[in-house]
Amino acid sequence: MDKIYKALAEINRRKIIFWLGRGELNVSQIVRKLDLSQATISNHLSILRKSKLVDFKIKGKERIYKLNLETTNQFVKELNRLMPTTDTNLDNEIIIRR
Amino acid sequence: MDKIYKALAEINRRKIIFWLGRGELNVSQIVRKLDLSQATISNHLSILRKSKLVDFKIKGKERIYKLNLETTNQFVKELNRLMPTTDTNLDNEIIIRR
DNA sequence: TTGACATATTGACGATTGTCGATATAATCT
DNA sequence: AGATTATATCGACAATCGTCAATATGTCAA
Repeated sequence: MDKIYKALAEINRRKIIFWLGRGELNVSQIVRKLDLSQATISNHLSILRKSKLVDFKIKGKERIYKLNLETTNQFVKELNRLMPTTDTNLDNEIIIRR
Repeated sequence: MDKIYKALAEINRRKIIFWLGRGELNVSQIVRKLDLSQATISNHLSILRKSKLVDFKIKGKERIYKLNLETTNQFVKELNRLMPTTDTNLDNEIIIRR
């Protein structure tokens, strides 16, 4: 979990997470979204990979990155274990089914 | 939000959050829970204060620290905005009202 | 096979971080 | 007032971090 917290501590890595949450992207596309050198993006991706927040699949010469939802799930749970909130239940009140 | 992510990136600050989630503590009590110098704990508390994750009230010469639940609430929401998970919706399905 | 493209790795740099001893501030007690 | 207790701040230091140009690796196309 430490690696995840640390990965999320940097704003550009959070931006990458944000964009990947909206769809898969290869490295060049990520470079174009943020305003950083290719080397820097590659470095951030390496840190995100080690944290297991992201995965990639190879397609020709591209590497297509995507969120690892298993990790984001675990992390959100871990966070709830770490810090109590008041409105977890309030949120649920709003949900109405049938 | 940046300050919150950064505050949570350090393990000893997360330990402080963890303990405060289980009850209010003054600084000396926190020093005893973690194995760090008083100066270091004070520094961590200063960072946690600036992130608004914690608050304190004064009681004589003590400062009694506690979680700021408004901030933890906001942060958990922000995190859900940042990173999709698979089971947020599944959780909600289980909640049935009327 | 040569050249162009996509990405990762390396090495260097300044900036930021975590830690602590020493000192400052402030409240309490005798 | 002076001593004691609780906490914060300062100054220093090594360690880690974010960035990039340069280079390496791997893939595809002509």
